[in-house]
Amino acid sequence: MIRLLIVDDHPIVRDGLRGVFAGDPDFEVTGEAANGAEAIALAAGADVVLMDLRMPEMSGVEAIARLRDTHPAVRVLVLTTFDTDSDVLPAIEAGATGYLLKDAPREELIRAVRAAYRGESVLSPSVAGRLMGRVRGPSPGTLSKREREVLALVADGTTNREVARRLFVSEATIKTHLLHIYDKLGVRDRAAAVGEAYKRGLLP
Amino acid sequence: MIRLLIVDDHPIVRDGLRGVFAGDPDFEVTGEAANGAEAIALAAGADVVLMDLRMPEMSGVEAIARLRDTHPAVRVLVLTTFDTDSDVLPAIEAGATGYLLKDAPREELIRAVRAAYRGESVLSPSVAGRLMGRVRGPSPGTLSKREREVLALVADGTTNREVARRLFVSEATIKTHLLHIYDKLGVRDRAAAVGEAYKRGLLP
DNA sequence: GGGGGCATCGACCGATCGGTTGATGCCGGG
DNA sequence: CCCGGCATCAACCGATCGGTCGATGCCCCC
Repeated sequence: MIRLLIVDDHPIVRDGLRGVFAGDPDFEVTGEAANGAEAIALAAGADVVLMDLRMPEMSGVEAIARLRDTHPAVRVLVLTTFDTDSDVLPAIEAGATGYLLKDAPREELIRAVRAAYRGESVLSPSVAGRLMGRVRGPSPGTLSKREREVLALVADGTTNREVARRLFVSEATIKTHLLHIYDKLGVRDRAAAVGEAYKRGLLP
Repeated sequence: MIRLLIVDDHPIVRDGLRGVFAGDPDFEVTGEAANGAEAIALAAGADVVLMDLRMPEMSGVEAIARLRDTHPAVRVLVLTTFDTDSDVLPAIEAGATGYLLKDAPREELIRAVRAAYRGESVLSPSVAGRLMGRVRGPSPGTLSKREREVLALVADGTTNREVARRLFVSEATIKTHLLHIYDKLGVRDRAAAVGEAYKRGLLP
């Protein structure tokens, strides 16, 4: 018997998930939560948590991180709509056992929960590809931490000079970072870099 | 008896929706579709179509527009996660009878479907606000059509000169548009305008 | 130990952008 | 009928950005 906690801010999605597992006697849905805070409060009685990421009040990523501390035995299976870098990577880092997209068929979801219960890692194909590329030499288009910092500030309208001041480096350094960013994103100016970054989900 | 067609690319959401209406004898779910093309094929036997917007193959907006022609009697109730300008407005223009967000509680959804069946317009509060603001003097932060065109090109890295060439106007005009855009978005340069536009959902 | 990625810095120059001012024409609502 | 918003264009200037060359130090992995 696998005890499940369903965490999603959409009642309809919660209904759908409940329905998927209701028919199977191996599963028992022990609770539902609409955000991260509720999830933590209800995590005690669960083996596996099905966790959405984008929620009001407390995000899924934060909830996962806290669950690592308060309920380390609970496996967290992320189930979300988005497969962008800025969603996937933080969730994995925070300690998710698996990462599925909501367009997964029901059977795959059930298999994934069983696997997560056993502590195995489950990843949607597109998410898996994203992680693979992350391991074997960061693929072209992957920005370094510093580069993301710079780009985020640029997206807010910060001039190079001001970015330099805020990051405690010289303006020349910022320009170098930007040139690298242009290279990686295949663009020619800062505005396009911001646009491309949003398209790729590199910026939240 | 209201005959329903459920259109959503996530099996789990379809399950949830089916579950909401399964208990009520007033409703009959006549079919499910995972994208716009399937929706059109199955629309014949339905009174109300519950339509997601972002789907593979054919988007919800396009499907709504085509349904207007092929099955004008069918009411379309948009049910989606997003309430940004670039989602809401095209859907309304295309001919949706209502627009609900997926975080709506079940009861509200049921009421909305009944209302849509009677031809009444149903809007989520946040969507309603968006439309109100659209009517009573475009609120600060609403870009004109031309301004959106310019900004979209800028977001792709197009220089002012090139934007001017593509839109068949002078470079001076583009600069003026951009200054207006900066004003409306409360920013000071093109990169920030692109970032702000994405944050507000003005760019897809 | 060397190569490669990352981060840092400097200097130079031309191109572009941002800001300003001023102006015209069109259209729709009060 | 006139005002306001939208779209168009022009000229100018200073500030910034983009591109290029070169350079150093660090750290990790092979």
